[in-house]
Amino acid sequence: MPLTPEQKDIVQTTGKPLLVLAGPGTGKTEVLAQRILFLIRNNLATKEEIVGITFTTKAANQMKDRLKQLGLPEDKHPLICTLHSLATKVLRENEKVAGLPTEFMIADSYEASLILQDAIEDVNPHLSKNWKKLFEQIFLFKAQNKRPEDIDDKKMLKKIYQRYQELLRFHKALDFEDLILEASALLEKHQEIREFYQNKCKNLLVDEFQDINPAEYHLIKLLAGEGNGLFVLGDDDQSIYTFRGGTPKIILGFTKDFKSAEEKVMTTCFRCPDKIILGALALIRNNNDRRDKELKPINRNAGPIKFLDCKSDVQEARWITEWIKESIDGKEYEPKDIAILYRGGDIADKIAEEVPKFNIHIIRPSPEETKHQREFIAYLRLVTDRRDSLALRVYLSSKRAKKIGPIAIKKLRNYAESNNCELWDTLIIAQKENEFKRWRKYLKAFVDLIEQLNKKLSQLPLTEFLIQVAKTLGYEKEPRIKEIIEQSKDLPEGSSLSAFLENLRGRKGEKTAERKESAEDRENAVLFITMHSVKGLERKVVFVIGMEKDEFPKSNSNVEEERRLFYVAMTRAKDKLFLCYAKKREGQSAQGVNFYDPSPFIFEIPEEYIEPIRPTA
DNA sequence: TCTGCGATTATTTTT
DNA sequence: TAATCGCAGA
Repeated sequence: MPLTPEQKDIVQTTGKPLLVLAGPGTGKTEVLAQRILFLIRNNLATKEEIVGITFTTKAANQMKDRLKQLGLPEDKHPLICTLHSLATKVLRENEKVAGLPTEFMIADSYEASLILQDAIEDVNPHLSKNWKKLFEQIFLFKAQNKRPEDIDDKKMLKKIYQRYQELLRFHKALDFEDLILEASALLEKHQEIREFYQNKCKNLLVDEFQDINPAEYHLIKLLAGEGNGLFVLGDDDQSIYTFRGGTPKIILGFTKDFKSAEEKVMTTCFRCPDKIILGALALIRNNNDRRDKELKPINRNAGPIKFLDCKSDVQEARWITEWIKESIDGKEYEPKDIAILYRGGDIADKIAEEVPKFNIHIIRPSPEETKHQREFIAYLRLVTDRRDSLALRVYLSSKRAKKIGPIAIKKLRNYAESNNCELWDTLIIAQKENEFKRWRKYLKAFVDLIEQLNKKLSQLPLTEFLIQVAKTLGYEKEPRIKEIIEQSKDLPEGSSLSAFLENLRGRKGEKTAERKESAEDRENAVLFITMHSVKGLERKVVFVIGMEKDEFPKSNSNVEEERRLFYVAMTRAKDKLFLCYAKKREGQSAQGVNFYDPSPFIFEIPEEYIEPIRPTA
């Protein structure tokens, strides 16, 4: 489809900071891709002078795909990645100057939480049961670009934060937020480095700008310099990440920060039928903290939004499954046209059980890594690299580390710090020290085991080796461990263990198909997804389930943000939108059975756009 | 440090 | 419901 005049103007306006406020379905992603193309094709910039920032890795890949479709071969692509990945790149290229450990590791949130617990242990063990709260607080400080020295010392928080940073460095690790903070610090301190990256970011295009947090914004400003090539794109009404420190205030204040900035809007919604857009607009206008924008649907005279009013989740699952089955049998829709959206938790389980019974494929997010999986992977990491202090730290907390508890861990850590050696070396040295007499036997056994596994590694094929390790740990019967071992079979024959681990890391959090079929079959599947991660996607048919009071909006949450989340969910639909409510829900997590009223959001949609369905069966 | 039992508590996500 | 957490006692 050719660009509208409105879009064309946005694509071609260059030479000053540009803010684009664009509602759902107005073609944000398209405009971003087209702008990159425009810059390159008109020689306004080389690919080395353009960087595109997306919110997720998946979105980055989609952007690259779009550029390919538009006829830009991959070798002509500029850098397109997440801000975290850009920050990582900047830091890796300047590890020494930035004062970071060479080949620093990135601690995932589990590893970071262990290190925080160590920090609390060192500063004030009494607080150790509150570690979750402290973790959250430190996270939010980092999201505000605040370092330990920037905070007032209340309740030991400053000391704990300080110690946490020390211990991260001791483990040669940065947490996710450090990536942003350290990159900012590096650019602030070193003019030449700053200029080098500012040159690379001469044209910096940022998608999903409404979800940026202050620390990220700070980094973006450093990279953008004067900002004449800064192009930011978003919709304050779709800001749904305040729990990560994101705030719509940043996008709304952009033109105050960049005085020469121009603001443009995109107002034609190509995605949603009239009644959905009008209903969604009526809803979102109940928010105060927003900028009102026009949003014109391309009128398709589609039917109204459907409000599915069920007696129970069982009835809901049956009705939805039946509807899906019939529409597929009747060739009206394919599985890939349909999405089931939910706020979170296991609310979609019942439907996810029903749908595959009719031989209809589904895609669901893969469940989180379990403790056992983490331990298993920690072993594998240690076998490939004994200096992986993070993996060693994970091991030390595991059940497998017999007789080793918080005291031993603390002693080992303190010993390593005061002798300036690696945690792994400490395990070996400690066997000779009297102080560690109590643990000598167990430490030696562990060191020997890792050495022994390391020898086995070279003798066995990868999958065999993994089975051996699982057996050694007593995990051979664990289904979730088997899953991991299965994945090793997807790799080309003769792949190394480190390649396998790399692959696992990359797959983490990736949405995977439940069943293994041909790739095509897998893709033609009903999508089960949270309202948060559906942002940026669209489907012909959308079911939003869990429309219950106190569940959505969730009690104790920010109602305006929940409303924005609902707005995002509603506006994913290209064709049909079902809002599903069940009076009785038997969530496994809902302490048995619970009775609900419908979500108040339902009543914010004017009656003329919505029509109830009451299943009888 | 370990074991076992009862209490607790379950969102949303970035490499 | 189920996994994890926290506490008490060995």
